[in-house]
Amino acid sequence: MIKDKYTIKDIAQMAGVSKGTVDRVLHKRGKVSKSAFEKVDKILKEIDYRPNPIARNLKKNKTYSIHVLLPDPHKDPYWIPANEGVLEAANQFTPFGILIRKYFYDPTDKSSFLIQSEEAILSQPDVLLMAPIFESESQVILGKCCRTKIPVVLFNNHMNTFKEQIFIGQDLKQSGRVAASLMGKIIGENDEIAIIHINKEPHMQSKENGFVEFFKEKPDRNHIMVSKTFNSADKIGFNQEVSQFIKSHPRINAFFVTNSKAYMLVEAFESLEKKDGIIIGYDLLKPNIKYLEQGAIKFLIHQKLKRQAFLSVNYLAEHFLFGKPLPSQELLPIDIITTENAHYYL
Amino acid sequence: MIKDKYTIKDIAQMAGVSKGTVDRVLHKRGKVSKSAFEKVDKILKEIDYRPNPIARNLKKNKTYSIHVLLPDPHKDPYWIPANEGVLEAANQFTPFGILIRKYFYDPTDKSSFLIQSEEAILSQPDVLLMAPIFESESQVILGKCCRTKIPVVLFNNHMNTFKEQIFIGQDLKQSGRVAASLMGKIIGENDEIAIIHINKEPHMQSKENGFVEFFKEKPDRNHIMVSKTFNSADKIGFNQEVSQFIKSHPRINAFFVTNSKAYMLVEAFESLEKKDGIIIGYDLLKPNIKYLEQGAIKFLIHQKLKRQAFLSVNYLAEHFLFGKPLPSQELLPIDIITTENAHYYL
DNA sequence: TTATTTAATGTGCTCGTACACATTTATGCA
DNA sequence: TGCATAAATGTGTACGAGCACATTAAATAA
Repeated sequence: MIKDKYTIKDIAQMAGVSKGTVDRVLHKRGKVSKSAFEKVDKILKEIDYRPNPIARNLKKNKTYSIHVLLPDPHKDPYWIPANEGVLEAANQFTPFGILIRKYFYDPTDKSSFLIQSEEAILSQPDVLLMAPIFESESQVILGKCCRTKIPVVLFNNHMNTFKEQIFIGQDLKQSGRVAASLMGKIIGENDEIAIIHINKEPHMQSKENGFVEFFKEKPDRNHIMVSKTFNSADKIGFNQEVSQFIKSHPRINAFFVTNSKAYMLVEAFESLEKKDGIIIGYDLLKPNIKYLEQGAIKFLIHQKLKRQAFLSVNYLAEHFLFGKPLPSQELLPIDIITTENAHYYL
Repeated sequence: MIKDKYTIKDIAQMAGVSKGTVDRVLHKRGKVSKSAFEKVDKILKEIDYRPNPIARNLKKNKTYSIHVLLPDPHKDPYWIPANEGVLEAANQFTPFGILIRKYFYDPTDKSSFLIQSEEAILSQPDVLLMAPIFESESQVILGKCCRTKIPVVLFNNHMNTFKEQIFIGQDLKQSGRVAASLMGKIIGENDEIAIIHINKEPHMQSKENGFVEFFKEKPDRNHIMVSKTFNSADKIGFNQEVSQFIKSHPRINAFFVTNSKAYMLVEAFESLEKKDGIIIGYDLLKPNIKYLEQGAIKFLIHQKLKRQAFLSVNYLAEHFLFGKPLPSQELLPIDIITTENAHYYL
C-alpha cells in the first residue's frame, strides 16, 4: 500500500489496530502495549506521515488573539506603513480565526505608552506584538508579560536586555555600514562627512557606529567625520541649527541622516540656498521620495516597516494555525533605494 | 447575537431556517422561496460572513498538482536558486495536498526542452509553472496548454505574445534603468560606457534599452555608449574577444553586463592586467559576490530568481487551497546589492 | 377530494484529527 | 474460580462547509 498521503485511518489499518491506538502512539498519551506500539512504530518509520494541518486546525477550532502595540500613525507618519502591514495580514488571517486588536499610543508621550500597553495585556492575548521605542518603559511591560506568560514579539528595534524575545527587523548597525559603502562610492577621496541625528532616539547611535566602522576598516579612506544632533522641535529652530552648523563646518559636503527625516535637512538647505551636498537617508516617506527624484537625496535605505509588521503577524498566524516554527530573530534585507527602483517598494 | 466568527449553522439559526437553505442562498443553487431568501439575505447583510477556508478545503480534500519546468541547475548554476525556491515552497505545502513535480531540461538544448515540456503536460497537471527561455519553442508549449486547458504561470522572463498568462518576475527594462542610475552616480561626466552582452539571449536587449533610455533623458549627460556582444563558448576565446574590444576602445572604463556573467569580464580583465574599470552586473552568484567584495564589481542587481520561484508556487498553492485570487502579473522590486548588504539576500 | 408532480426545506454524511467515552482484555488477590 | 481493578484498545462525535438525499409543503391534474 503505497500512497502519497496517509491518514491516521490508513496507519491504523496497516498496523492492524484502531485509530485510537495510533493517536496514542503519535501523541505519546495514554497506555499502549509494547506490541501495539511496535506495530504502529514500524509503519510510521516506513512511511512519511505528516498530519493534515487543515484537519488538525479545524478540530482545534480556537481563535487566537494578537494584540499589536504601536505608535499612532496619525501622530507620526513614519508608522503608517506599520499599521498597513498589520492591517493587511489581519485581513488575510481573520477568516482563519486570528483576531488582531491594535493599541495606538502617542510616540511623544511615555505615559500614553504605558496606559495602552496595560490595556493590551489586560485581556491575556495569545501574543503581544510591539515596537519598543521607549526603552525603560518597554522593559517594564516586557517584565509584566514575562510574569503573565504572554509571549512578546518585537519589531522595528531591538531590546538588548531581553534576549529571549523574538525580533523581526533590521540590523541597524549594518544599515549604517550600507549607507557608508554607498557614500564611499559617490564622494571624493578627501570629502568631509557629517552624521546627522534629527530628534535623536537611542537606537540611532547604532547606525552611526556602523557608518564610522566601515570607513575605519578602509585604510585608504581618511574622511573627516563629525557627528551632530539637532533637537529643535520646530522648523525655524531646526533651520537655524543647520545654518550654524554648515557655517562652522564649511568643508563638509556629505551628510548621513540616521532616520527618516532627511527631507528636513534638504528643506533647510533650500532655505539657506545651499545647492551642493550629498545626502543619504532612510525610508520612503513622500517628501524623501520627492527629493530623491530631484536629486537632492542620493540614496535612501528602506527600513521596510510595513514588511516587518506584516511578517510578524504572518509568522505568528502560521505558527498558531499550522504549527510552523517561529524564528528567534529575522533580520530583513537592507534595501537600497534610488529614483529608478523606488516605486516597487511602495 | 454578536460574534466575531459566524458559521453556516449560526446563520441558519438566526434566520430560522436550516443550514441547507443557507447553503443554497450562499451559492445561488437549488430552489429557495422568496421569504426564506429574504430572511437569510437580511442576516448576511447584517454580519460579515466569511466561510472558514480550512473547513472548506478539508471537505474538498483534493490534491493539486503543480508541474514545474525549468533548466537543469546542474547545467547552469544560474538556476540553482529557482530550484531551491520551488523546493522550499513544495516542502511547505505538501502536507496540505499540493503535489509538485519538477522537469529539468538542458538550457542549451531546445529539443530537451520540448521533450521535458511534453512530459510535464502529459499527465494534465492543475497548472504548469515554467521559465520560457526558448521563445518559439515556449510558444508551441503555451499553445498546447491553451488547447488542453492547462493554466500556465511564467517566471524569470516574459512572453509578450501571450498576454493572458500570469507572470512573476522583474521588469527587465526598468532594471536596466536602475543600473544606469547607479552608473550615473559613480562615473565621471565624460566617461565612456560599454554595454556588454555575454552569450546574448533575446530578453537581455530590454535591459540595454532601459539603460540607454535613462541617459537619454538626462540632457546634462552625454556619455559615449557602445553595445557589444561576446558569444565565445570557451574562456580562452572570450578573453581574446575582450582583449580586442578594450584595445579598440581604450577610453571606455565603465561596463554594464546584462546577465549574471559579470565575473567572466572581471576574470578577463585580470588576465589582461587591466586594473581600472567600473562594472555593474546581475545576480548573486558566488564569483560575482567575490568580486563585489574585492571591489572589482561596484554593484549587482538582484533578479531574485529564488523568490520568483517560491512566490509562484506560493501564490498557486494559496489559490488552490484557500481560494486566494491570483495576480495577473507581479513585478518584484529591483534590489541593489553592494558588499555590505549582499549576505541578507543569499 | 385525492393522487401526483414539483417546489421548498431539512437531514445526515464526508473530509482527517483530536479527544472523550465505552468496551474488552489482562492482572492481582481472596 | 470468582471478582475487582487496572490496563489496553476500540468507538463515536465534534469541528465547518458542501453536497446528496430524504422529507415536507404547495401546486396542479384527474
